[in-house]
Amino acid sequence: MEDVAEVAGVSRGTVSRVLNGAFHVSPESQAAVRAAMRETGYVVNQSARSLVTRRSGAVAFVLSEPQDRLFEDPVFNVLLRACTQILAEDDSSLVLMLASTPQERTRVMRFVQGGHVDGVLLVSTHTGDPLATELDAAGLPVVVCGRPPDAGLRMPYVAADDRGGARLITQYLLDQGRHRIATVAGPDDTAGGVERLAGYRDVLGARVPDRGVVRATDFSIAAGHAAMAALLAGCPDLDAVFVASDLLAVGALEALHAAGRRVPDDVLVGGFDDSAIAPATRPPLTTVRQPLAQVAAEMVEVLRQLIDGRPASSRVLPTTLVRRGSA
Amino acid sequence: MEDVAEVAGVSRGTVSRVLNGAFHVSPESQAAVRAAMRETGYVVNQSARSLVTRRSGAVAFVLSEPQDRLFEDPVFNVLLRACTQILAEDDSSLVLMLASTPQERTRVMRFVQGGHVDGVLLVSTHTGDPLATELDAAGLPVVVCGRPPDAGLRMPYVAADDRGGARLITQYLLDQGRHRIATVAGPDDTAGGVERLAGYRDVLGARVPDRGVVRATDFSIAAGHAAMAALLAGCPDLDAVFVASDLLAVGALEALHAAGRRVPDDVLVGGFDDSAIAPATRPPLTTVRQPLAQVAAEMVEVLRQLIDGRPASSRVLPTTLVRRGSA
DNA sequence: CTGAAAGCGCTTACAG
DNA sequence: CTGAAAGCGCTTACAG
Repeated sequence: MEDVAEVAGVSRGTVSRVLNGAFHVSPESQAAVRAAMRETGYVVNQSARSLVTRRSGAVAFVLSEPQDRLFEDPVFNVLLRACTQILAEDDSSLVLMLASTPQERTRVMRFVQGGHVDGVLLVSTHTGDPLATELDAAGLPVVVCGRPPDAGLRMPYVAADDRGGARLITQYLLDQGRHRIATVAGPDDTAGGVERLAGYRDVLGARVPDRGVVRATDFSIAAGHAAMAALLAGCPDLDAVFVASDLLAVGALEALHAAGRRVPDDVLVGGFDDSAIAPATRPPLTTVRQPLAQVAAEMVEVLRQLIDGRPASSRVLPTTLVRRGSA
Repeated sequence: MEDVAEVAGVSRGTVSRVLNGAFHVSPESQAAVRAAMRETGYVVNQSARSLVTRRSGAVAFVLSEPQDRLFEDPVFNVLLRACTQILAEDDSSLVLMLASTPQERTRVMRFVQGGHVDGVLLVSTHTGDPLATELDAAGLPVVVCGRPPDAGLRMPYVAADDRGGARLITQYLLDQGRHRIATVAGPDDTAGGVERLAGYRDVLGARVPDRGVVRATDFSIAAGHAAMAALLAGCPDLDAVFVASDLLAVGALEALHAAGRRVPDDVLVGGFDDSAIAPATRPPLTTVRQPLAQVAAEMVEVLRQLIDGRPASSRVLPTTLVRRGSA
């Protein structure tokens, strides 16, 4: 910066001003500084800048998940990619952190409190997540993806309308003339598990078949397979299933195939997410679309508001039905 | 730090010394400083530290990919997760960056040269990647995942033995008594495309069936479907296929099913990667396992050597055959 | 072993 | 509009 100032024939203060919006700088000085920056190949030293501004220009993307199975979920990946991209447009960067163990959690807290990042994008799907509580208690800028794992947390969230989406697809199955509509629900300590099951019940009410609800142990293919097998055992005359995620649905389709049930002829199958595998299952999966790119964009926007000390509130984004071959 | 020094009754210099290894510090001072740190809840300011040490304690994980389809590939995710975890153990962090467009590439270069990170873990699968060239020319600490996209680059790489793995599975298909073994190869501007096809040819030589090689346009499910369909059209009497990636194999299985070919009875199918979907395909996929956790660990190790100015060389890790139902 | 001091590269009131 | 100067929080030779 010293060099740039010298080449441009101005003071370091002026160079700094050009760097930071160029207010109160004459056009001539500006031009001179910009030319000098090009000539010298100047790059700001972010550490020095952060030291005085107390802003890092970075955001942590924290995956708080006991099983880091979530990493295999396309939904998570789409979200991660979208956040990285959107942040980059604002010239800020994304630091990826895992927080499955107590040690990792401690590390995240120290990292965030140490000012390495200006805020946190938290992907925390389970209730009782200690990290969410700690972060909230510390009063740091945090926005959660999905409905907050616990009521009572102050931090805002951005979520797709899980419940509404579940209603949409359950109603659709009903409209196809099916009467024994079962469901493979997600774990009951997750927003996806609770909300989507609630939407299913909203529509079916007393028409939920006996033994027509089975909970998967997590959102994996294997869990979907096991849950579907249990459903077939307890409720053999089902003619449709709403499965709470696409990955679970992949497993459910396997189980149905193994049991000799044809999809969609014998059983209609509806998923949730509209992830990358949905069009590639056999048959292609009818599912509910989560607007993930938009979720990512709004998470970043809300976090920015928090960081700037502006008021910020939670947002719920609409989901839509995507028809394919399975229902 | 000022406070810690005061509480401990020592100078800031001494506090700094215990922070950095505690050499030349008496046990008493050390104890006092540690107690004071706990009491005051001290957290180092990384910016201030970086400003003087010129080390950021962070590493960039850069995904240099024209189509960012790679994000949907489980292989990439496993690698990303593993790198994050390993880096965290050393208390350094991972900054995720995308570099598909020229603007993004410029941003990565500025970021790295601006000292935001100490080095780069580069996932660059295509030849002619301008970022790899730029990074290499800048002489920055970089290690590439997979064989380097271009010969002539100086930076070291860590790769699974693609060619050896392809040999392994092709030989296996041969050992099952099949004689018309075709292949869905990856794009010819990727290491996976070139090396795996070479391994296949190593084993088959003149026994490669006529029209028995079709290249997929990329490593996606859809491309696998299309390539397999083309293969069936050109080489209808094939009785086995080596497909260059699991994701491609998912598409290939679809195409075979659509064409009424039974797997494994009519056609044996072998994949590559042993990713999360491999056990969940119908039938479960016999494939080649890449030791991704190890790849990640060695990438980080090599990068560390580079950062510390120690000599570092490339590494190729062995692959193994995983038998399941498809072959 | 330890303190005093310089310096890392920036930003930002404060004068002018 | 612009310069001089203080200060951000640390590390590291340099003396002692």
